[in-house]
Amino acid sequence: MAEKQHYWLMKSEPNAFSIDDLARSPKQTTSWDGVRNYQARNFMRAMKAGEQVLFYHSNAQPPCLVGIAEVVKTAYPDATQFDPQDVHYDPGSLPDQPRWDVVDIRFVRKFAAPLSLNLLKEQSSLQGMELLRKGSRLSVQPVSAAEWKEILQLARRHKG
DNA sequence: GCCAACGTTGGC
DNA sequence: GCCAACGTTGGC
Repeated sequence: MAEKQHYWLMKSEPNAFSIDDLARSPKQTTSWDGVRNYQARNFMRAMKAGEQVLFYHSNAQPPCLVGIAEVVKTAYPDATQFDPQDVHYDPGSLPDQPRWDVVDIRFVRKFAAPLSLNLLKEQSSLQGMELLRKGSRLSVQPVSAAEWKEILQLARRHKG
């Protein structure tokens, strides 16, 4: 029997790293470093190669879903946790027991037009989405198959 | 800039 | 184990 397919959503502040930055990266691939939340880390550890990721721009005007990436390498230790010069340095993380992981993701495509947070909120079928939950701050989160389908349909219809 | 909603830390 | 203080996220 086939493994269950999972879908994901990852947030990034476009000022720091946008989907265009991803598209311009070598091999259109980057390691998703700097995650310092256990729940988000655990979701990254559950990611499998080939799984699809919605790319979300947080702290943007407006905040929006901008496209799709895919997992190309499963979780491995985040090098920035051991680098005292790095803002994400974690002095409590031991080299033989790393706390924090990254995954590698690759650019797939941008949507024809961004799907704003407000537009997503208007969709009755997305009311249960983690992204839309009041107070939700999770930077890596699962997306249900139904939500994924709905968002892709929305992206197809929405040209800005 | 404001502030609600978190998650983490550390004293007790 | 409780919880106040603190730092961060992220929409507005």
